[in-house]
Amino acid sequence: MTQKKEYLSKNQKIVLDIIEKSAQPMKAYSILFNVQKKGLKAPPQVYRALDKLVEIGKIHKIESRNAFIACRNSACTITNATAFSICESCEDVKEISSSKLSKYLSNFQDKEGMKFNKYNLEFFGLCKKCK
Amino acid sequence: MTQKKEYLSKNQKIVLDIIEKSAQPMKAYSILFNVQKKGLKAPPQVYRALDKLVEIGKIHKIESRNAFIACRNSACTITNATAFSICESCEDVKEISSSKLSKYLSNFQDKEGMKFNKYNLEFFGLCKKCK
DNA sequence: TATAACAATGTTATAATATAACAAATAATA
DNA sequence: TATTATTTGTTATATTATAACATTGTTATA
Repeated sequence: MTQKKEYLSKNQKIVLDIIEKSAQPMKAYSILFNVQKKGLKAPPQVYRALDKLVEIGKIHKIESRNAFIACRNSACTITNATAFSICESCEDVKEISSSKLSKYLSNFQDKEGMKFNKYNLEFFGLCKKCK
Repeated sequence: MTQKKEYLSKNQKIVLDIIEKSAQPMKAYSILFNVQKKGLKAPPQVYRALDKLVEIGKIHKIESRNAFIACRNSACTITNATAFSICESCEDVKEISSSKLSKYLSNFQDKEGMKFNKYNLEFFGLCKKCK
């Protein structure tokens, strides 16, 4: 099921490596700059890798920041159910892995009784350091 | 507290009117195209109005779609705590107003005990029609 | 009513983010 | 091997968003 790193293509590995080495989300053009020494020259090469890595859950996109972060939560690799806390001052981003929260959201029903197993939640506030 | 429509500036009113008339989220350049007959000619005029309208809660940005939707939920006008359901097929977007959900999320604590009163949640799935 | 302070506007240019399209190379499978 | 699908490389361009600055309008109050 879960695609392992070994099965990634060359460019996908290069892009994932860069993102995994970063503690914080990386922007696409920053990734591009960083992988140019590895031979990736043009945006589509990076965006294609990003698309695939998001699809298989190895990374997530922080939508409000247009940035990409490595997934360190094996549980969400397949589900595409993600939650993050974002510090509005220092832009520190942490993935939240709370089975309680994910259960609550997966079971949430809207007014028409619809459920959603796919979601993205971004919390905003000030982190410990910035408070 | 809640800023009323009367107190909006000319451009802010024009942009809000367009968005309120649309059942679905509108993209910035689509708004720009629509307000050109009203004299707004350049992106900054639209983006400035959008920024302000988001700030005061009259509209929300659907981050995953880079689009803007009018707020029909007076409760979130100030809080900036938002939730949406998005149909991945027809792109229909609905704002979710569930006091249960908002209470749950406002009270949620991460591993360090942090709370967040500001958040954005986007649920993805297929709407009734598309299922 | 002057005038200061601030908010909003108009304008040009450009930055930042992302995709279309197509040819060539590589890998997987029958 | 022949076929199919995936990945890559490449150029060009589309889409989303902001910087910078001069001007105008609004508000508050001295």
